Amino acid sequence: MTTSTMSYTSTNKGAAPIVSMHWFRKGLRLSDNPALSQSLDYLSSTSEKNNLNRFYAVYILDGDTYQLRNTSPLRAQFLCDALQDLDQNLQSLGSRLYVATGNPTEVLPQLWSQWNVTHVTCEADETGEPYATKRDSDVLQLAKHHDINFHAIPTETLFSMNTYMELVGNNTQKVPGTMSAFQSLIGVAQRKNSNNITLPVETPISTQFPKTQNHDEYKNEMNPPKVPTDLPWPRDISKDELNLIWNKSDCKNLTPLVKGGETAAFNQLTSTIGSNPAWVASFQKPKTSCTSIEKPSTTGLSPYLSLGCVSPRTVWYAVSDAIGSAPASTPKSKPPVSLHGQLLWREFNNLIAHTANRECPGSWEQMENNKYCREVPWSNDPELLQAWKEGRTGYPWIDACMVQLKTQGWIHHLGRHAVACFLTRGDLWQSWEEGAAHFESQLLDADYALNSFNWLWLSCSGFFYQYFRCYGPVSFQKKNDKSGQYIRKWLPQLKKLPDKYIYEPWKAPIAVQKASGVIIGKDYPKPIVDHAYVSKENMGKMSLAYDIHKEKLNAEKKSKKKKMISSKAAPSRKRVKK
DNA sequence: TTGGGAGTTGTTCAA
DNA sequence: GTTGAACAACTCCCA
Repeated sequence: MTTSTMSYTSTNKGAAPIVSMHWFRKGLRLSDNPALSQSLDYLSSTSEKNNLNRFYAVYILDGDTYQLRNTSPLRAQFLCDALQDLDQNLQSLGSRLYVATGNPTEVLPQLWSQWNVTHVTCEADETGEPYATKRDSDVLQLAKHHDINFHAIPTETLFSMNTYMELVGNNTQKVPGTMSAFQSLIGVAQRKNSNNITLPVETPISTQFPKTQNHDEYKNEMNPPKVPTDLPWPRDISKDELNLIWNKSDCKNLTPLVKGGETAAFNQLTSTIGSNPAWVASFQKPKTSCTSIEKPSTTGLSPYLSLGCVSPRTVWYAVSDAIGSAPASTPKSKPPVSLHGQLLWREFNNLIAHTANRECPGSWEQMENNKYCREVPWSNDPELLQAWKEGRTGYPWIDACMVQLKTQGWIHHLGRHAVACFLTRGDLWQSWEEGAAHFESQLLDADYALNSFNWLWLSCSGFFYQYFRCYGPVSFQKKNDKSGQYIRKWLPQLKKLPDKYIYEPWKAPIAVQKASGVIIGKDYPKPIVDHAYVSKENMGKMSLAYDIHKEKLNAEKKSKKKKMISSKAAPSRKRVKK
């Protein structure tokens, strides 16, 4: 679905008053929100200010969206914090956030009728995520049926997917498949756009909201149509409503990396990017540390970008400003490793997801029929998978990462590499689809486009193919954190082990185990696989899978050639027939 | 068409 | 502690 088709203009031109609704889905922010600004612009577009004009900001809790379908309690809480913050920020401008629950195709028409809505805006979902695509197409049809202006605007990437597709002549075969090729493409996009990424739009101010609108009018209604009146958030949501098991007590012993919301996002932006220009200017992602214990060595902005609590353009320009104010002597890093580079990766991943789903709807999250994914005969061992999820592999570095994931909803990028490689091609030989589903449920920064991309990369199913480069579950982190401080934090049962054994506790003599208060095989598991053995075996399997892939490609090429030859020959046969 | 170069983030061992 | 080569050799892009 292209964005140009995601709008409908009402046939009723003389309608007054204007009742404008902004439907928040992602993009949970007031700043740099072109769709929200558009919604407010409708109100001021009438020739004279109409006292009957109304504005409604709505979020629909829908258990089938990517944001909620598979969420951990931590991630659900992050979303609720973001909604609460959004409501508070709207209230400070004289408005409020209405939160409904249910399927938008049922909820929206009810609200449109109840409020006499004339205009609807939302951010466009451009990844082609199946549920969002179907939902938006259904809602568009409903808007047409109700003769309501509907406008979905791309707001969550630096450039819209349409912009990129136009640059490659709308030919999916020409979409760059590597980051360097993508960087060339974005160079073209920037040149076409006067060498710049569009500046963030201004945050709405209170005078843009209807002054006479009374938002309390629905609070005391006996039977409001699925609009909860018990804001502020968070509130308990019944399991039936959301089809997810979420109890606030589930979050009790968990300590999320960051708190949700636009306000928190800007605090994070200021405290990282805004406060250390030299660090920003010289940032190199692969050189950031995955051993830090107190706070991340990176910006910690990814959860906010994934829900749209801050816009990528806002981050882009904050980085630009910081680089501009860095001392001239600071060595400047460049994409793909720089902070701008990180935003470009995000952009690239969105374009790839968009392309995969264009070629085969819904293929982006799976191995089958995914344009970018090689077929690898992964095995299916629920016990190995479960041990990985629960941090019971017997490799402390891997298990510590998995415990941090569950506790904080976040791990450093290189930790993600280590556990993803371990689950797939490195050690356990389990499908990346399973790993991606688990990451989706646990990560505060779970993102539809980025999650699959990274799993394809790490499992050597796509984009990265050097399968003989394999992360060791011991060696990789040992060189960064010799004394295993990171492990001691997340696996306290191992914290008394001597440095010598912290990465390989099964090698500790029983006397050392007893002295350290941990018996391997009882208090902490023995390794579930022998890395040295399985990693070599798996490389052989990858090599075989690649050979089969090559054969398949050759066969496809041959049949394509044959078809071309026969189609060229066809007209002459016709002539013969005549 | 083809060959060389590049690819955000491997490991191990020797010098 | 640091650096570089060997390991065995991937694919994609572009000139």
